[in-house]
Amino acid sequence: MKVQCLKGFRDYLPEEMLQKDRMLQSVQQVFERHGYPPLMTPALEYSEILLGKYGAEGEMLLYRFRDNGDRDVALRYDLTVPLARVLAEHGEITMPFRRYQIAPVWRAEKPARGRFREFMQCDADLIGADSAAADAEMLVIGAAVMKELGLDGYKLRINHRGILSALCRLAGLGTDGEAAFLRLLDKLDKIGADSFRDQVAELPGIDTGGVEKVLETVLAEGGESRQMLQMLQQALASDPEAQSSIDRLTGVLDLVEAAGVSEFCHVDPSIARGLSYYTGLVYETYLDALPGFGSVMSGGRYDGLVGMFAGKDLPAIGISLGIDRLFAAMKEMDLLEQRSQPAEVLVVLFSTELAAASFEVASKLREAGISTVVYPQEAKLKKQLQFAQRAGIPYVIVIGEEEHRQGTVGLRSMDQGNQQEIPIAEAIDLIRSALQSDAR
RNA sequence: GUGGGUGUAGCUCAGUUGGUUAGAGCGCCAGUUUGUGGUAUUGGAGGUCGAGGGUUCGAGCCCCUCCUCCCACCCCA
Repeated sequence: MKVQCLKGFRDYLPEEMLQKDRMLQSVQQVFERHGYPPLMTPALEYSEILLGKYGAEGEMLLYRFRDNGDRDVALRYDLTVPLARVLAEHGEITMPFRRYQIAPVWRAEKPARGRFREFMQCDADLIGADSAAADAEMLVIGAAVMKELGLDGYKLRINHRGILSALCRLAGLGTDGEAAFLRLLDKLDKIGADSFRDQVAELPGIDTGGVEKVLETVLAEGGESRQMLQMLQQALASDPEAQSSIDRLTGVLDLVEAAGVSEFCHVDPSIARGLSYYTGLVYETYLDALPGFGSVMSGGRYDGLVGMFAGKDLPAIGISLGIDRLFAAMKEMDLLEQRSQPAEVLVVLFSTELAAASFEVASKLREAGISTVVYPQEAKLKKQLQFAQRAGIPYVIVIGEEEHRQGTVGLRSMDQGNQQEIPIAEAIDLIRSALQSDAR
């Protein structure tokens, strides 16, 4: 037997898990600060719930199988479709409805750098409102999450499906050529304009003059959001459907500006998004330092998705953060705090006879809210101190025969290397105030 | 999924044109110090050389298959 975990899956050892947990807590905090309560759904869904939502390519990536009761089931591919199912299944939910969900999803893709087959998504969604305010709220939350994580080198690239459709029409394409055209448009900055022209020319019904207009707009110098919208306005002036999309993006920009996060938001007409259920605003987030890592946070408006279950459409928009990818990115950028233990204090276990004294002191420390471990067996002091040092535990309480007789403890600071013999109550006060000033 | 690379101790890597018992640094364990960490010093454990076949008197090294990880394409969190 070869002992290893599945390709594309990974273990998080305690040190990493501690770091990832801190990130998750930040995300959760931001979501709740914006008024989003949590939701939990099962990992498995009936296959028919998930089928037909992600396009042909997405569907191939489902982990699908028959369970022991011969039900056709699949692991969830994202958190959005299960949310749509919940909304359709529970009629008692009232609108507008907000919720966040932090949970693993599974995609049978080929693993690569920053890409896993099992990964955590952190989603926030707002259902029941089709407005610039709802759209902008997502971007505001996204920016708040990044800020909470200590990241400011990133770009939220935003676009609108209506603009994409209009660009396709401009290029002379109907709905059938749309997917192929958008895929190329999405890759434009990678393949270059010439290659784009060559490949696009093979699409049936393509209008080369229109393609030039598209290129002219998309490749416009400056790239400032308002300017970009003006360019689009001119290029798509004769397309009434495009106008409402442009107006919407303008409204979103106004609100994002008011919220003070416009510096991160950039209108980018080449952002396409693969998932087939998006209908309005779409966005992806790229880290300036690691553009090749792919999008770390993205989402969009999906007004038709809930209707596929409920029978009537419900406007909806959401944002999804890939915490595992972001974790891997932050690790590469060396932005993660290192610490292998949550404990602040190690209480030495001097001898079997004095174990009770150690337990007594440890309980007092914990009651005072200080994370404490007792060394789990008899060992040389040297070894116990070495353990504390390696684990990054900043304080050690020594209780030997001397201390026990005198009713004191030895409080040792691992950083400073000094030790004082004082009563336990005093030690607790000292540790507590030292930890508080560290936290500041 | 396609193409290219890669795989030797827990980690980073040496290993000469195939030739006896496969090495280093770091880490780990233990002693020097039977009440005190980081330094120093001494010793020790740990590898079916990714897996399985083949060529050869002989394979870590050559050939085939599979697997892993990395890079590009594709797609995305």
